[in-house]
Amino acid sequence: MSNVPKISEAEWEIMKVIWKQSPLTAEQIVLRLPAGIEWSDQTVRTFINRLLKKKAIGFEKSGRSYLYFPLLLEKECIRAESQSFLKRVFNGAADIMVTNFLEETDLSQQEIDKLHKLLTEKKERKTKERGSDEDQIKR
Amino acid sequence: MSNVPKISEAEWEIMKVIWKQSPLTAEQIVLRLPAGIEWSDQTVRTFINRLLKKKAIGFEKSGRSYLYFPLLLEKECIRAESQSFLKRVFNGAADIMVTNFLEETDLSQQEIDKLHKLLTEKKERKTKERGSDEDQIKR
DNA sequence: ATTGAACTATTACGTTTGTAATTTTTCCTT
DNA sequence: AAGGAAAAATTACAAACGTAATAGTTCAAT
Repeated sequence: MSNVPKISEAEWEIMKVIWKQSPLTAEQIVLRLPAGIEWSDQTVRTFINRLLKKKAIGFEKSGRSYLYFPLLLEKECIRAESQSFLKRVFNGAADIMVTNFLEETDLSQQEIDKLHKLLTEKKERKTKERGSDEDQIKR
Repeated sequence: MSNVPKISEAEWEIMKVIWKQSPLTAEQIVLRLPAGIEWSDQTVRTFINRLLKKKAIGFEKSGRSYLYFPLLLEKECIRAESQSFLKRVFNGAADIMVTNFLEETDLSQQEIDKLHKLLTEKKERKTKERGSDEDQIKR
């Protein structure tokens, strides 16, 4: 399951706008693109059309224009993209990937704390759920 | 700095082989590709040539064939690819990305422990280094 | 009913990528 | 020296992508 089509880099920008809020007209999408992105209207409309073709978004008519909305969940797309990245770069090893990120990225005190707490919880949950069918490997 | 050229998905497979061990002949590269990848020799050689053109790898002659070796550090490529992924999917927010991964991925007890420890250390280091020029934000 | 602005749809075009086939070069063997 | 196998270099070609321009359609105002 989870038949997520390939979303290109440019298309991701459109999707992010639509996920944040929808439905939106093409014009509104153009306006909400982050500063720094300088695409012509036509370019944006091309990306919108490709996303329609991929069934990543849908639309409903409203006056002379269309209102676009997502057909894919952000979660699913993030998952797909993450898996692809993980596989390509880290051969699928999530722990190595996270380790690498933690080592390479300068996180703030608060961010570190939050992640630390999250892991503490995950640790406990895991310890609890480890009933009898799982032995741990030493070292 | 760090002018890392764009490495495509297929090219990444070649690079990973070469990073693991080098120098290698084209034939050896073909042999070392992970099972599951079924590319013809010619296809692999095409990718090798593209990597040469991108200056991602170099070669030295050896008899009738070439021995290829990396010109880019794995670290740098991983960093570039990670940044690109981070920006595209998470707008650059590394903490959200890591959080997401921790929530979505089922890590083993050991992996969790290791990450937890890593964060504990990072926490301490940060606490120590926070001398006077940094105030923390409450909440 | 007509027209024009605003939208959408279609077409364009160069580059990158996946996937090879074909051509050329080169050394090793006879 | 010649010939052939193997390697490299060049060429091929369709799909995806980035980036638009142009053509077609439609509602809204005259």
